[in-house]
Amino acid sequence: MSGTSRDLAHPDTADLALTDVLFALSDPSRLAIVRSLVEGPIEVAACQPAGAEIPKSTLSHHLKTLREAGVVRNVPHGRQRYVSLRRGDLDERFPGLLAAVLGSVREETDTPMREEVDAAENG
Amino acid sequence: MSGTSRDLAHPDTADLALTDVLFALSDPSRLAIVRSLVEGPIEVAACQPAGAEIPKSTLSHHLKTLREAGVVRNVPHGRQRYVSLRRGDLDERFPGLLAAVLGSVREETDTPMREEVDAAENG
DNA sequence: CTCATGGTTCGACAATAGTTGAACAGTGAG
DNA sequence: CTCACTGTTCAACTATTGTCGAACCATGAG
Repeated sequence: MSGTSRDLAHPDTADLALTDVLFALSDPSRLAIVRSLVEGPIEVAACQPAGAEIPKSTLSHHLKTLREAGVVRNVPHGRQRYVSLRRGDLDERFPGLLAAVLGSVREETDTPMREEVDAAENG
Repeated sequence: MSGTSRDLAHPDTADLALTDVLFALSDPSRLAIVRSLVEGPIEVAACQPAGAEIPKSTLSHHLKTLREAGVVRNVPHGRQRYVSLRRGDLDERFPGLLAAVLGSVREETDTPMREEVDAAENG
């Protein structure tokens, strides 16, 4: 019944540490992964940045860092795995943090242009 | 002329990188420093955590990391130096980020105990 | 079962970051 | 000027991270 070894450990929402979360998000590769996750859960393989294939082990390592910090959830899905953003948990523990980080990401990629920010409110 | 070597380099607001800021804030010592700065500019010596004196060089190093990430400003003030939070600049570049981080800090320090949170509102 | 697939874990190495004492530099006081 | 005081920079060392190949594991297909 219970868990096979395929279930990975995830920290409880109450145990999330701000510094761990910030650290997990402070790496460009990992921040890119998180950005990919905004649109919804995806398989591990789909976390790879377009046009730059990194080794499976490296990707898995980054995913582990994000998972242990409580930023993402990694669950078995058939032969693959689904990686998802723990948005609700993060928002509960650190209100506004994820929104600020995700909102700022586009300014990092694109460039400023204040007017564009307004359009982002849509949803 | 004006600028002597006493002026340290600070990144321009437009050049602030999200990952650098997150990294700078991901260290407990540095996050503590930032918390001290919320109430206003203080001298370098006052950045030290109460009850735990760290070497001058170590403190200076952390301040450098924060400064180069654009989180704090470090300006000469007589024989000392004033360290201040670049709140406006950070807010302009990464809206809501600092507020989220600072707001979350107290949950990091205090401990859970849901009931206590309510009591905190009291004056 | 056997095989191919999707990912994690292990182990080794390179790179980056944290810690700290000592040297150095600018400033105010006498 | 000389001295005491604040804080930065330098250099060396340690510890933590990032990277990646190879081994390993669970699952689904045939």
